Amino acid sequence: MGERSDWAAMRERRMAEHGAADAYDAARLAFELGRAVRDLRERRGWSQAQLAKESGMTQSAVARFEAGGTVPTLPVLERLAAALNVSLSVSFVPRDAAA
Amino acid sequence: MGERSDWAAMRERRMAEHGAADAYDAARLAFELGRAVRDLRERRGWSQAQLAKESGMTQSAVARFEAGGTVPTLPVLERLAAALNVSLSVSFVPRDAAA
DNA sequence: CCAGGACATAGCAACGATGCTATACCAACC
DNA sequence: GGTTGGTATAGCATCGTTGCTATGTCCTGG
Repeated sequence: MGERSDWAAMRERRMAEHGAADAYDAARLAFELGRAVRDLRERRGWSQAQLAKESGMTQSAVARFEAGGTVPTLPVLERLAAALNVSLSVSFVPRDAAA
Repeated sequence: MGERSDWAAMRERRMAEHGAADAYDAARLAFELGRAVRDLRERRGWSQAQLAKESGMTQSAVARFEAGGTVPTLPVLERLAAALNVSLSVSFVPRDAAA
């Protein structure tokens, strides 16, 4: 081996030095956003298929997202927000403030 | 043609039906987030290289991001937030509220 | 029991962001 | 002029999300 190169090693180093907290946080964010969307969707009495159509996705993509199966990208969040008629807010806030 | 298949066509259709607003919004978000990070960074008197090191990226990645050259992913935003000692807030807000 | 709707999963193609190195540009300073 | 530090750009490999179709599950209603 050795041809699998230093990629793995470099990732390891980053993980070690900066912690895996970011990956964890992203996963948690994904989960919470998924729940939020599911809430908004159900509050409207929409099915995944309907939301999918409104936001230009497929039912399977919505399901995957709501389950927190992937960390969503901003464009997707924008589309979902637009479909649900809410605004997407992304911002940095001082360390202790809530939202 | 025809072998370039329906991919392009499908994208076109989505664009037409749901508008290109999402892409535009994402780009704007990217731009604003870039500016926000640059502000926070300069406020601390850090160089791009320093921020890069703290957040486990390279100087070039930071530059690209600050320039709004790409729409950042949530994991990256989390890392930057952690490095800058702020919290990342991502949420859906009712259509008229500000933040 | 069977049909229908809603949600979950699998598997694959393609896109786009990231990570990286290297280099160019541009100042300030010696 | 030359050097140093900070920032921008280029080009490429790799990863992860998305888009899609198809299928599986479960539940409800006939």
